[in-house]
Amino acid sequence: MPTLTDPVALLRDAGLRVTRPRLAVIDALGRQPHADVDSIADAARVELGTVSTQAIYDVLKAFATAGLVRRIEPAGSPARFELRVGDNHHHVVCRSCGAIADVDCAHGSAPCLTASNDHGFSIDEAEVTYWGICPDCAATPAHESSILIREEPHA
Amino acid sequence: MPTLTDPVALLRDAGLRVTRPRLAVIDALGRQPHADVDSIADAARVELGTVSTQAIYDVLKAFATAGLVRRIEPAGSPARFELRVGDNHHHVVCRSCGAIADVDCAHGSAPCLTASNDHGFSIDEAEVTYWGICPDCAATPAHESSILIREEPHA
DNA sequence: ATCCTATTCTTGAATGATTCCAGAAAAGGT
DNA sequence: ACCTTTTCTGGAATCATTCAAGAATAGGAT
Repeated sequence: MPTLTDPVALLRDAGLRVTRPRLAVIDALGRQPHADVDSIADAARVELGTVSTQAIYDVLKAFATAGLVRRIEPAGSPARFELRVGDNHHHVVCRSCGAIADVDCAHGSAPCLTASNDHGFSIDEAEVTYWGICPDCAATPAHESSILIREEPHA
Repeated sequence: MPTLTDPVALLRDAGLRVTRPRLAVIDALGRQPHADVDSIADAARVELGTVSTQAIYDVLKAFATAGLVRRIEPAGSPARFELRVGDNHHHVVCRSCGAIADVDCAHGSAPCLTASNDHGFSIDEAEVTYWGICPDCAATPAHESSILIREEPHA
């Protein structure tokens, strides 16, 4: 049976046409949250045989515009996408391998939006990115799979 | 202008050689916080006549590694750099023009590092990005059609 | 069900930010 | 000053993303 929400209904409700690439992207995101474009394209190709990378970009852009997906761009990583949307959650990013996990807002929604001094900006979102090392990388003795190197002064 | 710390001493203390491009970059960052590489290069060229863009990249990388500057990468913008370092402050970014302003951590340093569920990650930094519209853009009469244009961030 | 038109997908090339490379120049300790 | 190490230059490469123009397709209307 359909996953969480019926993908077809999801698309129709958003006023988007139902196409195989789009369904494949939804499916890919369902099983791989925080995937980047390449991963999504790979997953889609398993399902569809072939899809152009541009089709994936187009689909993701359409989804993002329609509010179906959220695009996140941790420094040093290509853009990632996720289906969880509109629930004010945040992310932990591994400095070593780039892995991402969800973090619910610990303080509720309001405090997250409170800046000490907004400099006159009208703020509509507070995005929190936690940086650290994921369990896998912490457990790995050698650093063989360190693709992502990001120097940052330790706070 | 009497800079907070003597630039030459700043470099020496960091174990870095004192070169004209480096001093120019420090100067540029001093008067234009959150500048991107292009802006820094432009400012440096005013001072030095000519400098290669790569020299600027190298200088910034050396500074970042030495902990002299912090590199920030708001989604959709090229990397920005700032001299303020090690004081756990955050940023407001204008969705319209990309302007960036500093925001001191309202909760002190500890709560900022607290994630509701760290998924086993060992977290060493919490980076908060507030998104909104800067006063200038808010004041600008209806510019709905204006696409995101790369503009000089107003200091 | 078939046709029509807007929308989407394909291929291929362009762009922008950043990095890599090898040689030339310069900094600074001895 | 000399010499070694480090930095700077100019050019090309790389990666993610976007643009462009034609071909294919979805889905409402006939």
